Amino acid sequence: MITELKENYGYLFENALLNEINNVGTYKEVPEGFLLMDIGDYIKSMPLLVSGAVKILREDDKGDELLLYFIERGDTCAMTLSCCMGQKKSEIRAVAETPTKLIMIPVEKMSEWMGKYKSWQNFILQSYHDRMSELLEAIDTIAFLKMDERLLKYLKDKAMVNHNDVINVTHQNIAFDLHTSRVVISRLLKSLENAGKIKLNRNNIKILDL
Amino acid sequence: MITELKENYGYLFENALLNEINNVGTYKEVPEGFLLMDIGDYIKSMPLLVSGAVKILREDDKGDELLLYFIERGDTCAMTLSCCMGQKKSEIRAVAETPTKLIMIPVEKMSEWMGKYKSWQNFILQSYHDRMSELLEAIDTIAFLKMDERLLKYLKDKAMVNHNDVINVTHQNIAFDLHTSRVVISRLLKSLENAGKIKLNRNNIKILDL
DNA sequence: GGCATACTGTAACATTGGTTACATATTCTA
DNA sequence: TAGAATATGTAACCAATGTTACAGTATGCC
Repeated sequence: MITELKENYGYLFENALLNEINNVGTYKEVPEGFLLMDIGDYIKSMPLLVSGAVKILREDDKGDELLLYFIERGDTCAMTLSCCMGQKKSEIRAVAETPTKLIMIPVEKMSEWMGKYKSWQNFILQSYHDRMSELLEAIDTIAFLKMDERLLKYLKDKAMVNHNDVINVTHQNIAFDLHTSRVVISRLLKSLENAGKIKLNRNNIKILDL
Repeated sequence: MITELKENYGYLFENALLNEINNVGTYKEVPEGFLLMDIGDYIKSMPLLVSGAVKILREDDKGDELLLYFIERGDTCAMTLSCCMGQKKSEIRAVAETPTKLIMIPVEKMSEWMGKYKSWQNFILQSYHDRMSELLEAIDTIAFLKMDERLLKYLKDKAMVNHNDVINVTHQNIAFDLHTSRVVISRLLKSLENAGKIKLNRNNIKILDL
């Protein structure tokens, strides 16, 4: 584990901290689609992403979803951080977007290291700030963009985290992530295709103007 | 200042920290509508709210606004915290919702106290977490509610932070906060009035079913 | 009092997005 | 390979929201 750790977090953390992480952390590999954390789950450990990408979702009272953002290598889940703040249950769902490697740290360590390592403190504050920025971006997208613009942004974001301009997804999947219906997505995808921005196939979409 | 400070933050901070705040902080009283911070502003000090309420707004690329949430006594502006994280400019606008009293702390102190006072560290982390929760609530509201529900929620929230079931506001003001048009608000307000939930007057609205 | 300004009410219409319904096409599986 | 399951295309319609236009009303100011 120490190799992956140094490669991804070596520039952030001092050696003593890297060693502690190596001792108490557990290395984990999960496949695409793996449910890392669900709404209402009790949080016992916080993840450090080593490779891959994770999508963060919110749910409405009917059980329908909404994609908030993706987190990538070098990130952690700031929502987890709040468990040490009296908040015990997760307010979001985290699903592996690609095959993902992560290091799980027991939550007790988080606050212990806050006092002990300045670099950890900075990392946590930076994470909070990054997640806050991403929530603001999510708000901008939902509040200020029309569905066709949201859709195109979604496709580009997804191509980005997958490092591939062909994304494997059904219209229904997209509809879930954008909290709308499949018919609406099919309609808008078709018009994006007619505008020459994408190429539609069964189970995949190629982004042309990345 | 020490009196207001102890009254509002005495249960959170140890005496040594309260004294430091008293020494370096500046006390400030601002009227309703006062622009405390604008988008793009460089952040030089962070506010601790002593009394009153502040509304936090986001802006789209056409200059139209969207209300994110209110912060009240005992809160700070988590967006400010991020200035120490490399982020120099404010991403939001903060406007006094009521006459407001606050203590301004120079930003350098924030990180200094992070290492020095455990209670400060907890306060900062708690603030981040609270603001994150409020952003999630804002997302729920925007993404999952229809405009009439959003409007009613807005009126109730506003009555809450003003401690008054009569709120002084024009339809145009509401339209700005909810990022929609005055005509839409007038229409929905009228139907809320017909449903017996509110009473409309010029420049004010009385909430009946709080 | 009289004029200007700000606020509210409402009609008519346009656009976006959501719903229902059904046809067709592809893939999977027994 | 037949039939089931899944995915996509599209029409027709509806509901919610946005836009334009204008009338009426209250308020402030000279």
